[in-house]
Amino acid sequence: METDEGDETDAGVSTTRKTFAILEALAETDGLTITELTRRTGLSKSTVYRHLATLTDMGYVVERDGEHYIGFRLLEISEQARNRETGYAAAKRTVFELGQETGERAVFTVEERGEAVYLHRYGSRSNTLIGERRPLHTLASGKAILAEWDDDAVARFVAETGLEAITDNSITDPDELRTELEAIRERGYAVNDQEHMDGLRGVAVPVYTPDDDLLGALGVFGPTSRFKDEALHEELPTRLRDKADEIRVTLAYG
Amino acid sequence: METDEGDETDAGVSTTRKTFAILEALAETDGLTITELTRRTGLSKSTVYRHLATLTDMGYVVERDGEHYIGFRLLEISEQARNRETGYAAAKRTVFELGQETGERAVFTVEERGEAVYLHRYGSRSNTLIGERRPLHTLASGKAILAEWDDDAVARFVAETGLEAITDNSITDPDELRTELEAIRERGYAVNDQEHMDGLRGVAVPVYTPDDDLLGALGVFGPTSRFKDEALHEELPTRLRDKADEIRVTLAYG
DNA sequence: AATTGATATCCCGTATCACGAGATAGGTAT
DNA sequence: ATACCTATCTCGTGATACGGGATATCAATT
Repeated sequence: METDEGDETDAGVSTTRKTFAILEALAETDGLTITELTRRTGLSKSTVYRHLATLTDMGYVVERDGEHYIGFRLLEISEQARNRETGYAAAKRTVFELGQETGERAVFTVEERGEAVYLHRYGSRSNTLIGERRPLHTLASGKAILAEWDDDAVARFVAETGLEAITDNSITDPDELRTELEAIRERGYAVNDQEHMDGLRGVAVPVYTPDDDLLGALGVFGPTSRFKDEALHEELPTRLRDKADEIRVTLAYG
Repeated sequence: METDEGDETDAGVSTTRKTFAILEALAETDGLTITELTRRTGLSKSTVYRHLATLTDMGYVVERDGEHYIGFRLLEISEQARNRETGYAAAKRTVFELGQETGERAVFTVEERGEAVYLHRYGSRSNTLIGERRPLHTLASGKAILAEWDDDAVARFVAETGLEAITDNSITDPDELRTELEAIRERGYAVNDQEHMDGLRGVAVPVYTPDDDLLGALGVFGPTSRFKDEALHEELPTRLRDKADEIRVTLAYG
């Protein structure tokens, strides 16, 4: 009876869902009032009030002049996730160095639940990127990760998530994805040519632990004008591989 | 009737508290099994099971081989808190530079609910520090923040939180704290002489926004052997003030 | 001053729903 | 074959989270 899929919409603890609905609304727009939160969540006024009171009491929400904000205590929990494997922490410095040295934006990406998650970033004026999720098949780092999977796993990914087109260049055909991943395995690095955003190219390589487990992917991206020819296919891939090796060495010998 | 203090222990939504009890247990020790979680939280097995199912469904917890981990999705929410004010993001790079240039550990600290919270750090082998909370009066950065408050606010802080002694050098006397804060206001920087940990000294300065609001405190710390004489009272304070000004300028002119 | 409108806070009866005990199933070691 | 771990599911019951509405508070408007 494992084929009972269908309505897994709202199983479980509904109160917990309400709590996170409020937290997510606060994350989206900071400094909301209670009535504004009732509007956005669709919950009743008193429900929002009680949940906020609880969250505030626990320190996960702070209130100032009637406006509510996500409290820093949530950082305490989520940072544990980010530092789960020491490798994730080791990648932090590497991303910074990579950004400094190349003058481009750099990221360290991992996969979770079939999506790419940014764990570290350098550059990008955009306010945040950390923790944000993107479709694996539209990023250089995402494709670098997919290339590490076996065919079954990739097929499952395609079946479950699909290949959404974000730009005209996004890969949407499963066969095309397969040949692309094969090419990535061949040359050891992945390239993203405006598959996630027009005018933006990227390069990425997989990062391994000393035990040869996949840790994540290290990548840089920037405007097409600077990402072409030798830079795109020689200089950056080489530099990325060096940095990926550095992480592995750091993990092995502290 | 605002003097009804006393049993504000477990008001509010108890289910939410259970949810976070589980999340906190997972944050403390990664990769716990359900039965292990029941032991640590004191909740019943089926309760833990249902909560975990809900959290996993929402993506806040991930499960691998029967072991449960905090999911990266929580980062998505808490990073919003960290980047609430653009100043917090601006401080990130400054902390890194400060650490590189001085070769010491550097932190950016803010106050929330009467405690010091680390928002950025450089150095420190210790696995994480981000989001962790410390008593204000035992840190250089904490005292730098306290020195910005008026006497009433400080008195309220002392009354509510007390002045716990963490080391022999910790300030425990309210009068001593007052004179210390006055001295900090005079010279513009705060010094911590083994008030938080034996063998550790620190220096910190307040960081202001272009509107002269207090953003947080910027500090460095390290072994007493390197933190003395001119370094402690000339070189580092000057450098810190420069960096704090840089943040302010960045905020004003992008 | 008086009125309006927006907010947060509180109360309470009701129905929901989260709860724990126990039963089942699946796996591993003895 | 037995014992002993796990995770998962079911179910009846009682706690409790729920929303409607009443009240309080404050600011702006008249």
